[in-house]
This record gives sequence, C-alpha cells and structure tokens, in this order.
Amino acid sequence: MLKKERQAYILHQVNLHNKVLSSLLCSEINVSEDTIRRDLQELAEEGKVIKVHGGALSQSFNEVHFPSNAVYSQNQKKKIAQKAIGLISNGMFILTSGGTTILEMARSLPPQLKATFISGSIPAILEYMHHPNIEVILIGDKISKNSKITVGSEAIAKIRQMKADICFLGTNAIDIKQGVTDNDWDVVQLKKAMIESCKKVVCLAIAEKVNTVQPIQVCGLNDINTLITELDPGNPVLQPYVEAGIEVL
Amino acid sequence: MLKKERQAYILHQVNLHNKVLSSLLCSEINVSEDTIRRDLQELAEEGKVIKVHGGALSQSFNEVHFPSNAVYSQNQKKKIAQKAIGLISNGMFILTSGGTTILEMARSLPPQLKATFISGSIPAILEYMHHPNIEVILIGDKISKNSKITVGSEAIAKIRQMKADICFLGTNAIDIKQGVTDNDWDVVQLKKAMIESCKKVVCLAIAEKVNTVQPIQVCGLNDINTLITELDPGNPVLQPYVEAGIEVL
DNA sequence: AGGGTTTATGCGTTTTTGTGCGGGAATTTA
DNA sequence: TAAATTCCCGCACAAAAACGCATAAACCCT
Repeated sequence: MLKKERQAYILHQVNLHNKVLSSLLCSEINVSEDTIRRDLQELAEEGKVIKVHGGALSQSFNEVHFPSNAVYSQNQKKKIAQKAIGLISNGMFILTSGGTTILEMARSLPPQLKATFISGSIPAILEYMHHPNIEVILIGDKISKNSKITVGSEAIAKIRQMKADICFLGTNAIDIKQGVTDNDWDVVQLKKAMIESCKKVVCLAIAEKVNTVQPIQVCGLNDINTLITELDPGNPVLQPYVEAGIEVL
Repeated sequence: MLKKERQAYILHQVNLHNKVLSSLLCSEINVSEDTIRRDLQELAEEGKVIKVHGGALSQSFNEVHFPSNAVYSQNQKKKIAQKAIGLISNGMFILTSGGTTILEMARSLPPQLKATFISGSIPAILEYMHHPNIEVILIGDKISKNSKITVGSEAIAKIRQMKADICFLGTNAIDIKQGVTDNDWDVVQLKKAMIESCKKVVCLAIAEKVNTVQPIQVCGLNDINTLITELDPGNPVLQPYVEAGIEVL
C-alpha cells in the first residue's frame, strides 16, 4: 500500500468516525505504529486532522464541541427568545425562572411591551429592570449564591398566592418519560410552585437538552402546555412531544 | 476514549446543564475521579469552565455584572464604610437600605465575616452575593426602576415582621431640626419600616449631606442611635448631634 | 548499468503522557 | 464538632511518542 493511499484511507476514517486510534490503524493496515504516527503527523501539519495522544480527531471537533463565543449557543437561544416573545401580549402577568435562555428572552423584549414580569432570579431581574415599560416584581427570600435565585418557603408561598397568565421555564432537561428534570433542589421547588401558579406553562429548551435527563424531577410532560426549541416544529425529534399533546413551537 | 474527546464531552455537559459533578461524570465515563478532576482543572485553566468543589460550573452562567467603581466621593465613603464595619459582629442580622455609601460598605466587608444581610436594594444585594460567608435575604416586591429597590406594602410588611440587630441607612440629608429626610416617597416608606424593625439605627452620611434637608421626612433625630461621617467625631459640625444624644463616629 | 542520493519503513531505546491508587490535607455537611 | 467528601501530592505503571539508526526500495544522473 502506497503512502498517499494509506493517508487517504486514514483521512477517510477520521472524517467518518471523528476519531482514529493509531493502535487500531496499524493492525488494520499492517504497518508499524511509527508509520501511522508519521502519517498522522503529516496530516496534522497540513491541517487535515488534529493529532492527539493515542490517535487523531476530526477537525470538526474544534468547531462543534468547543464553542468559542462567550454565551453558549446564543444564536439558538435568540431564536427561542423570539418564539417565546410571540406568546406575550400587553397587560400580561408573566412568571419566569432563571437561566441563560430566559436572559436572552429578557434582552429581546420589544421596548413598547407593557407587561408585568415576576421572578426570583437576580440576573433575570437585572435585565427586566432595563426595560422602560415593564413592571418588575421581585420574589424575595434567602438568596442561593450558586443559582443566583431566591429560594425558600417565603418565595414559594409568595408564588403560590399568584395566578399569572403564563410561565416561562428555562429548561435544563426534558424527556418523554421523565418529563422536565433539573439538577438543583431549590430551583426545582421554585419551578414547581411556578407551574402551579399560572394558567399556561411554557418550556424553553435548546434542542440539545431535549431527550436528556437530570436527577430531580420538576414536573411530568402533562403539566406543560408548550415547548419551544430553536428547531422547526415539524422536526422528527419533537414529534413525540406533539403526540403527547404538547404545543410545539 | 481519548483525553481530548473526554474533555469535549465534559465541556458539552457543562454548557448544556450549567454544572457537572465529578462524581457523576466519573461513573458516566468510567474513569477515575482523579482523571475527571484533572480534566476539569485543565478546562478551568483554559477558561472554559469554572472549577468548584465537587465539580464545575459553566462560564457563561457566571458572567458577573461588575457595578461601576466610579462612585462619587469614594474615599470619604470608604472611610465611612470602615467605621460602619466596626459595628458589625459575627452572627448579626443586619438591615440595610441602598445608596452608594452602603455599596461601599458591602464591598469592604471582611471575607471571614459571618452575618445575615437583609435588603431590598438590588445593587446592594449584588455586592452581598459576592461575599463567601454572608447570608443574603432579599426583600421582594415591585421594583422601583429609578431607585433600584423593591418598594410597596409587601416589602414593608416583610420588614415589619423582622427584628434585626442593626440597621444601616444610606442617608440623603440629615439636619438638627428636620432629622433624616429624603426625596423619594417609596424609599422613605421602606426606611421608616426598617427603623422600626431593628434595635439600633445607624445613619451613614458624607459630610456634605450633614445639615441639609430634603422634602420628605424619614424620622426625627431621636429615632437614630448612631451617625457616621468621614469626619473626626470631634469636628464642630457634628457637635450639635452629639449634644442631641447621638453616638457620632 | 551502476553508484550516489533521496524516501519510506521498521526496530530498539529512551522520554513523555495519561491514568489509577493511596494517604493525608482541606472543605463541606450534618 | 464530627463525619463524610473532595482535593492534592507523589508514586507506579503502561501506553504512546520521540529519537537514532539500519535497511531497502525508488529515483536520478552520468
């Protein structure tokens, strides 16, 4: 087997599987490990692959898995925010959780919108405060420093005595069987109370979070009314949710 | 699984769910906890995640809103802050209003101090949140956008049901005859409630504000226990207050 | 055709890298 | 304050890489 030929084969394998192991390749092509290593090195110098200890990775690895922009998946979140804003009309009372998707929504609210936003999330409140026409109600209680949200029985009691028009949940994980799940106990308590205190529950989730599960359950699928992702509502990934009776946008 | 591949997976998880636990990851990927820890450490050094005890947090989630340091009369306020901090001891429950003097105090709190701070001022709360050992209780209600503080009957009711050890008031104007005065009706209501709900009332005021008057009265001189300015307590300007029975620092 | 040169490959040996383990320190939690 | 986690440090060990060298095939020019 010619050198060029071999390298073409290796490159093909890398692009196919996103990674190759030198140990596997050498037994596959029947050359010494040194040769494979030299090939990978050349390919790496030409920028065709990324050489790592033990083998090589596809170039696409850098772009896809290591997002360089500050806010992760910001474009997707902007898309979600736009869809969510479509559900808001003047005069509404709106409960929101925290999370970067909610923040993106807060930033994208049209300036002429007049509505009342209620939240215990400090970052979200800071965003709402910048808007000229919206009223902001802050849920008070002890502050959880890592989630930057007020948590505790006071906060929950306060939420319980409300009846908002709509509730937006930044969703950490959603799954057909497990429903909505999260990883912070305090946050889950808040979200549960929010769900009970509004007429309509809307989950905001980037597609990557769909069909993933976290340790603590927030609610079952039947408790939510609407699911918003950056995907087209017709996307096959979302069909199970449509069939479960959820409005998918 | 290659090291880089594993790190990509971890990073992906962090960005998806805002946090990861090393214990969970290691059973998920089937490597030792040490390896996960080393990975997290490397990712942290590259600035991709924030390493914390037990796992790591997403970088984007932690975007800190650093309030501007350019504060009017900062040196005087630092001096006042230092004197005020002298009145605080471990385990205290402390009510505070808003205002830049209070902010300066919040920034100067010694890191090892363990106390509970209660406030409805958003900027103050943001400062308190940065401290490692203090508990933060946020008074909830409608947010007044220009004073960045929660105002309303809910907030007042909440304050009334407390009994704090000490209360620090950022003071806009203080005068021998008119006592403490201010210019925002909502803020005044809050301050009145705070004064009633604590054992000791401390006014923080830069010297410029001493012997000035604002339209709305907060309280008479006899309601306050301590007055802190950047001046020496023996300064003639302050003597009338000493004579009125106020502790001047 | 044949000698010199370049290129490609394989084989030991030495270094480097990646990972797990144990024990003690530090930190969190009850 | 005590118990349980988690972290940190050094070590061991295996896998992989780097290096030098040997060999041989391919190439190139009289």
